[in-house]
Amino acid sequence: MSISDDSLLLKNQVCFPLYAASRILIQAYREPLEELGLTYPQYLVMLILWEKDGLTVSQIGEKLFLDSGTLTPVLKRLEANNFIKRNRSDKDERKVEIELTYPGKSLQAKATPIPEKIHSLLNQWEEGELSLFKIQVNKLIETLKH
Amino acid sequence: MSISDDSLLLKNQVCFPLYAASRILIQAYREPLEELGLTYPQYLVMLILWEKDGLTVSQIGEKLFLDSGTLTPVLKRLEANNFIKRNRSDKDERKVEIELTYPGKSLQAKATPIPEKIHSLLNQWEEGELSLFKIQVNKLIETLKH
DNA sequence: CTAAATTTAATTGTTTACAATTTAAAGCCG
DNA sequence: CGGCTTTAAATTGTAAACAATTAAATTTAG
Repeated sequence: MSISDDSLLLKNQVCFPLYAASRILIQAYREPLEELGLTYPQYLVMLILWEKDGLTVSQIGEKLFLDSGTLTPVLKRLEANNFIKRNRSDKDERKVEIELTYPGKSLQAKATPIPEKIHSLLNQWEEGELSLFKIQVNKLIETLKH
Repeated sequence: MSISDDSLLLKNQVCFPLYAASRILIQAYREPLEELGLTYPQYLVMLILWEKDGLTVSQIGEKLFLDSGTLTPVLKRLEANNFIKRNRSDKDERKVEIELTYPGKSLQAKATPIPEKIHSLLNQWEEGELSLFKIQVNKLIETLKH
């Protein structure tokens, strides 16, 4: 290197490994999700709605750190596939409430094996190591999100 | 939840926090990189070339876990901004070699403060904690990349 | 040597991300 | 009440990601 600073080396950064790891892991979801007719971001929206139905676009956005510019098209595709309905709120017409359809609710049962499949890819990891790692990643989000 | 399985909860997953953390951290690069006229993926390509110039598209792709479908447009934009040149190899005309231009090389000096800026966002992290975390993320990539 | 297989980039089409702007509704304040 | 600000979602435009296919050069087998 002409400039003597190792911090510009890819391997010494935090962000690149995170970026690569998240993409590679999302790839692992592709095949099982394809059987449900979902992409990974669509799956995340469904996870949230299975947990609590009827949230607004921005409530979903807060949980996923995504804005309406990203979510609106995702939600429209979920609606086109008949997994959700988008309804303007009666109380506040600025808000759009997202509700699961019957097929959307039914999909949850088909999704239950997925976390186990993904988890099995990490079988060389000790359980404690993995939980610690999750804690660290979540801590990183907390550090950065403001 | 109608189905009793906590593994479908967002907070219990590994992938979502990784995905969120990487996006939030990439956001932090946006402003400093904008001054250099680079996006984050473009910056990654430049980091690689600053380390070793003249690599082919697929050699860069191996390091970034990206294929030509993603890289070709990124490289074309870098070329349009006069940071790199794309040349068909003489020895093997299937290959395209990527070389830094003079402006591309000069950019490295302007990029040196960036890792420190990003690192300063993580000042609540102990140095040892951070290096351990990096090791873990890299280990995750090794676990998954095949 | 030559036809088939492989490799390398590029292309095509779909789906995110995300900044910036727009539109419309709701809240606020004199 | 009536303008002013704020909020919520959608829209617009740009740039990734990535699967699948294509095109061209190289390698391999017979």
